[in-house]
Amino acid sequence: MPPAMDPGNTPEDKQVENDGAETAKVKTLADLGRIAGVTAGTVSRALAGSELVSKRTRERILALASEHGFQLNQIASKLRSKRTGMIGVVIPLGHERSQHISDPFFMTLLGHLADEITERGYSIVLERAIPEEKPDWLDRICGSGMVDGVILIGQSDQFETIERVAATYRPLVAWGSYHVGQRHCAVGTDNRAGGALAARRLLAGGSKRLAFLGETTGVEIAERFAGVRDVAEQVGASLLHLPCHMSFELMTGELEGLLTQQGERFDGIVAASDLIAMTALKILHGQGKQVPSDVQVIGYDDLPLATQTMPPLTTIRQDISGGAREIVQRLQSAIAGGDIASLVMAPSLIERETTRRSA
Amino acid sequence: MPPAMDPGNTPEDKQVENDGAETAKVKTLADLGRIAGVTAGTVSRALAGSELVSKRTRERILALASEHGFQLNQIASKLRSKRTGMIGVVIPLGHERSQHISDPFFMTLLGHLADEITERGYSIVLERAIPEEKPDWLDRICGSGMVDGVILIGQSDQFETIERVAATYRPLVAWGSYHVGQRHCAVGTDNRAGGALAARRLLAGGSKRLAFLGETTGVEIAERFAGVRDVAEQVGASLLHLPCHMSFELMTGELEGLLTQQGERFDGIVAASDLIAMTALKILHGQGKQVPSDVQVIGYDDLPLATQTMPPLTTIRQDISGGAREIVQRLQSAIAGGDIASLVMAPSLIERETTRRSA
DNA sequence: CGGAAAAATTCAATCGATTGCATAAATATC
DNA sequence: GATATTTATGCAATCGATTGAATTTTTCCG
Repeated sequence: MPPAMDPGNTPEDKQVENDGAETAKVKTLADLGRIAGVTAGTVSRALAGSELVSKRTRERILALASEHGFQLNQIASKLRSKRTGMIGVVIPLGHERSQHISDPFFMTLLGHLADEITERGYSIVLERAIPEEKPDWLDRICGSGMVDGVILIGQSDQFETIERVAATYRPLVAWGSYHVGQRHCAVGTDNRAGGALAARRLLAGGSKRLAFLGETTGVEIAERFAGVRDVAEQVGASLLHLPCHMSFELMTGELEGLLTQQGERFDGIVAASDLIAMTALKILHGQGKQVPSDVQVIGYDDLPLATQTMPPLTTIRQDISGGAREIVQRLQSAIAGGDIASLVMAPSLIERETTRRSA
Repeated sequence: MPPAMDPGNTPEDKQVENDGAETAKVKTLADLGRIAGVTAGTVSRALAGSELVSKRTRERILALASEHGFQLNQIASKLRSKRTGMIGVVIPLGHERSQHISDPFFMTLLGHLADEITERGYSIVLERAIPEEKPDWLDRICGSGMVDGVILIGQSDQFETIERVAATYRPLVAWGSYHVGQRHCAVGTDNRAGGALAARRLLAGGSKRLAFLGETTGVEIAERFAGVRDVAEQVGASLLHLPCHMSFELMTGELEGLLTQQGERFDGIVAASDLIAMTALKILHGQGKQVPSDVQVIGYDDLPLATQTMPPLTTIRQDISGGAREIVQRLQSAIAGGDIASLVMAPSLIERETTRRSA
């Protein structure tokens, strides 16, 4: 019985076939072909827009497809065509289990990657890997057949593993450091140069005793520290290393302790991240120290929140969205079979108000 | 020619078979079966740990598998078994194209979801949907056959679409508002109650003229505003709505304008998010206004960064990790065929230092 | 040692879309 | 109007793992 007072044809009205029989949902190409009076092969070509099928049938099939809300089974499609259209994005939580996946730098990078990847018509398979628990984490992901390529958000302390896998698996790009001779493609900034940039700025602003805030277990942070050390040694300034975790929750308590105990031993801070810098600002403020007149502070990353600290944070900028674009570009060309080279971008100093005007 | 001075057997040395022939990589169950002298079927069962295959062969196959670094083709496996082991996590960017995927609240939720999902042995397919461009965004994801279930991080302005899809697609859970009678399962906090909580706290602290910061295009924010309005009307306090974008980059300029122009018309602020509150704090500070003595400020969400503002932010807490757990739990039971109910959690007030001690 | 029962393995169909090749239908050419 | 040519569609193998049923091998017991 047709509905008596149907208020117009809404798109939802499609469970009853016009021949009067209730039809099961059209799930496969064969189902759709049966309705259209052709075989699955033809339907497949029609949906792909192939010129091999006549315009008339193609349009008929397309109409039927949308009428029945037909959806191609992606799994079957991917199996046959051997192109998954998916890219694995992996966050290795190596040296710091506690480093939660929601680390703002990684998340910002992930956001930009997501934009780039989506715009190129790929999907994202997000993986959170804990190498300590599964040493074959990267092999699993690369060999699963699920993804056309893999992006690593950071190398953590897994340099060796990445090198090993990259020897045979090509479509792999990591955000992170580049070392001469390495096999895997890395896109990142020159962390040593960034550290040096920060140190020089502090010295130019009149600081004599530097402190570096953040643990150096990860390669990238270690290099930032090395950059600071290079400059400090060169000019004979003192340098204090105050290791703390990268995660918001853990660093606060640690830093409170460290900055109070060691408070007299520095007058210029390079923080391993903007987050650390922000926390340090807060603590220094609580101690009644003036920034930048008593202590200068420089952050690292230039996340959006660096503009919102009080005072606004001077920081070493990494071009995250540019980096994301380069990563995806390289990955795509590797997937296409090309050879890809690493990229080391130059960091830049963003001067705000936690450093003193230089002489 | 064998390497002359191989320094021990590294795990990489496995491209040469012991029968002397260079063997191609073992890619399929059949390949592995050939080596082990059994059929693909047996290998399949062996790898699955089935009791149907004898312990001896099972162990032999397992050994060969790890020796050759065999990886099951997940696509084929998923096609056959009709269980993908993947969960779609979708961020609908509806009412605010500019609302970047890296919104800290969503990212924090995503982080917790990722933890929960990974721990239950699922993978994550991350999708960034722009409903304005593709009205069938949700149908595509649900019907793709790629995922066993779908989680929506926020409902944006897509309530209707979600309801329509949820009518036939059951394993779907959204973070967001619940309205009596809705079909889809939502997990979220009571935003109206949260808004009311904030407003009452401001009034108790002595504010008489309230302002709400943030645009109300999304349901959830609209409800927070409604909660504030309820209370304001009840006690006859004035309420000013100052709409601004949710994204860090855009809100700053907008708020600077608004807070300067309308600065005399309020002495208590409810911000739609901690981010907005943080930005407001910064601007108020620049205007020389004291928080909380001149103006009280309450944020929303209780993100980790709320503890790091100056002064530390009083805010309405949403239990993000608890919410993530509930979402995944519900989704999993829906995947198993169960019926699931929505959950409205109570928000709570976290008192820090941007509100005055109440009388 | 023979035959039944139990255990281990093989066989073959299946999941659903894709695609080269074969065939049928429509159009062109003389 | 008959043949050559183009165009459209059907057919069937394929991607690789899974699984019920069939078959082979092993074990058990009188």
